[in-house]
Amino acid sequence: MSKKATIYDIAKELKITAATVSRALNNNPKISEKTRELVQATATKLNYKQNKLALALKSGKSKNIGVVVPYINRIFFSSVIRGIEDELYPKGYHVIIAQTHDNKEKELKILQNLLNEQVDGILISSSYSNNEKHKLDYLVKKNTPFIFFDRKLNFPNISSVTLNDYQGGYDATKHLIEQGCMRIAHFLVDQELELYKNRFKGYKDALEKSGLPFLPEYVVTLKSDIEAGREAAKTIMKLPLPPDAIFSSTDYGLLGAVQYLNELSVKIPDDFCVVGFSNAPFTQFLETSISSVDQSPVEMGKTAAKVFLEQIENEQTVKICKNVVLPAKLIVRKSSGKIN
Amino acid sequence: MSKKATIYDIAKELKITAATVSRALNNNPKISEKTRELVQATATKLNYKQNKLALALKSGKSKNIGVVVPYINRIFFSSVIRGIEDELYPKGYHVIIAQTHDNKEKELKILQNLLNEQVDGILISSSYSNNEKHKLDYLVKKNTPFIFFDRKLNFPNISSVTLNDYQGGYDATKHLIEQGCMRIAHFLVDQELELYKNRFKGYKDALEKSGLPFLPEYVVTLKSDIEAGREAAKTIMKLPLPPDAIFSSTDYGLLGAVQYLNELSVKIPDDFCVVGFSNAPFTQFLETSISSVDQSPVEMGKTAAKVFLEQIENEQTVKICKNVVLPAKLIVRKSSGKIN
DNA sequence: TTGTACGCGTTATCAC
DNA sequence: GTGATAACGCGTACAA
Repeated sequence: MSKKATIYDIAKELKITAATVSRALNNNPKISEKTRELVQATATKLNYKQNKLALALKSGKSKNIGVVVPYINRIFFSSVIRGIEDELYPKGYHVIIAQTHDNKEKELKILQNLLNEQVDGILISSSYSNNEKHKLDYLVKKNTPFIFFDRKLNFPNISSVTLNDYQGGYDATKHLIEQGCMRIAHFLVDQELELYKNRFKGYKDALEKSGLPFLPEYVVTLKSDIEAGREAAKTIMKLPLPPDAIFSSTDYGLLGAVQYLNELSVKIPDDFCVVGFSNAPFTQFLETSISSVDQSPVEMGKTAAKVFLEQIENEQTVKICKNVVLPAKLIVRKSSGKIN
Repeated sequence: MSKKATIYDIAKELKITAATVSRALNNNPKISEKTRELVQATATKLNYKQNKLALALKSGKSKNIGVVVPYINRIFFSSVIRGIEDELYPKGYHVIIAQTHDNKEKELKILQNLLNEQVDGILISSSYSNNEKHKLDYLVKKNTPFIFFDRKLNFPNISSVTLNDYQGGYDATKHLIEQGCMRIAHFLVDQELELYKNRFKGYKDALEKSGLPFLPEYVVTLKSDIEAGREAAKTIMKLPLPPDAIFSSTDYGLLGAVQYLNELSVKIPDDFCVVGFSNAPFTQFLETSISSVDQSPVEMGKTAAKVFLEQIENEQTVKICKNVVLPAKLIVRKSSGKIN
């Protein structure tokens, strides 16, 4: 296979200058119709394709954006990326993805690498908590736009797109109360992360508003997996006065709990109601489908992409910063459907 | 924020040449220890970072590879990408992803774009069938390595990593026969695509080998979703002699069928056995967990990445081409577990 | 050991 | 309208 054709090749062919070729190709008005056609003809003839790398070096815009997530094969993140790609591809951007594996040092390296790659922006769901966000300080202050999604860090003047986790927690708990549940337990995942704290807060506020007592022994902190959920359920069901419902910040943890409750022959939803968070695909496929709070991940991705575009388009004029909060949507299914 | 520092900036600072700086930074042996240290010191002082774009233009290697899939948020594809990224990131490559939405023209455009971006390789699960693969002919013949995964197109001298779909279909069917099933239906997805044909072939051969008749009315072609599966089940259960098992090429279609069978109060696995394909996450979470053929997607991604690396490393010497076929793994669960 | 000069492929700014 | 030249940031043959 021969080398790729450049504008010089087509210039030589036509005995004109590369500059002229460039102008013709870019539909510069100051060019004769004749040469334009001639150039375009030979361009297709030689199968010329613009080298985006050279353009990027020249213009300082790579038309690449970096997307950084813990693991790309978690359905939530892959759906966000889907939204980002859907939105950005038509605008000529390419999406570079990188996984942190929830490792903070790796995240740091990835960010540096992406910046060296001259990405035009970075969309990230960070592994850092707000306590240690200062380690990213010098990166965020560079010229490249940062947009945080889902897992946000509070930097002044930095945009973010997050879910209204507080409202999600509140709605879920309120719904359980409306179903007649009086002793609602909560599965909490990571006290460090803002979004889990907010769901927890929503839970507490909903209890308070309804005059139900908040009982610390009804709150279990656990990892987001089935086994941990099973153990957590075991713990709360051993209490002198076991709960009659769970609002869980993790669908997987909740699944483990449901499995354990089934073994105890506890009837869901008749004697026990549960609501999860994330709306993982499996929740709707179970015989006793599980209510859960949907995070609209694709929408979140699209929104993050739009915020990025706004920011990049207004670069010269004003530095804009937006903090979008998307609504959480409670999806009621059989697991909490006493009334219907 | 100030502009990014270049080697010129640090050269000026030290009153030496950019060339010397470059050499010092790249640990060129022909450089005095003193200047090396000096350069490195001022480099960190000025917060210098190599501009990968310039390097890419210079070297002709962008250290980016393109990964092309139908939809990135399908668990199979996101898992493959996870494998690819895990393998390639440590080698200094970045992964650019693009979604075809199963649209062939879009796929074509994406490939051209990626090539213009000067990616060092393309890993793709194509939307094209072998009948129309000639439309990609001129792309594949370029210098950039192509590697097909899962959905393969048969080009001479082009590498691929695929699943042994035939074996998967064979094993699944054989397993059902061993469970005592005598009238095994098959859910076929897309007759055009090689991989579905292969699963179908495995099904037929397993029947034949066991002396069971192949009955065309037991084969239903359907889309890969729940509703279609439900309809397909309706169709086969209306037959004069309904089947007593299904081997489905799609887990989602099978789920629809299982739901319908539940409504008919058909007992699974006692009176009816089912095996799916893909090992979708939900299959293991159902009360009656569903047997399915696992495709080891992460492994497939890693393998594809390795094949790419081999190819790129031996570029100068011999053009190597590998066609790796990964084993399909039948996972037996309750839905076909009569015997245990 | 270091400096000089050039090229990677484009586009932009001058001239003419 | 078109040509000549410089510049983006880097690495490297060649010369010194």
